[in-house]
Amino acid sequence: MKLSTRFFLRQDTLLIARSLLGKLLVVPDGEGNRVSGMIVETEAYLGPNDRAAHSFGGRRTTRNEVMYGIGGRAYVFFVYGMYYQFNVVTGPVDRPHAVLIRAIEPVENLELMTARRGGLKQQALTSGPGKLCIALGIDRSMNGEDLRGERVWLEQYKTFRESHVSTGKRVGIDYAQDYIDKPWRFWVTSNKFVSKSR
DNA sequence: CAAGTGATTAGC
DNA sequence: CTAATCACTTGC
Repeated sequence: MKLSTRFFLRQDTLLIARSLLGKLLVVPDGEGNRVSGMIVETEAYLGPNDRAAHSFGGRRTTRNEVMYGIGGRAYVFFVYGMYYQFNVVTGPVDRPHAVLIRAIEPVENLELMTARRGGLKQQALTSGPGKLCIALGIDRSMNGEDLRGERVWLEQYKTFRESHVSTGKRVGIDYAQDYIDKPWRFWVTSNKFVSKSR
């Protein structure tokens, strides 16, 4: 069953980032087959007050516009000339927070994911934000997509106790000054699909 | 470890 | 208009 809109409207984006661990991210292919993976790593981006966020200081551009919309939609952006990143927008209108999905563990339709990733070994399939978008077929056409729709959504799958969850600093935000060390990254402890820190 | 890649942004 | 940047990945 798809996650309710209420889930994405909780006040605390950090709590949402934490509770997304164990949820299933589902992106059907064009032919009615489910392709999915369990979320094992996330990062919270806390809007205007977070120097690492695209919406820092109230920055509002064509790219990050959906961050300013209602929670429960996809924020997909393109970076480094090659990769897409999939985020979930949280909170009410005009509170531009989002949670980046950094890694998933493949669950349904491994064959298709492997083919899309060029036949790499299993562990490399979805262990990073750009990799999982390739494996799931996520691109810019899903930016702004409602997560209650038919193109991409989240489902309850597993629950992890606090003792199985780790937190630490976010990856690839060296420009974020005093926000570099905020422990706003969450992952399933010792899960082998969690991305490598750089 | 460094190149690759091009959309996006800020600054003029 | 132009130049710099970038919430990354891969292959050397």
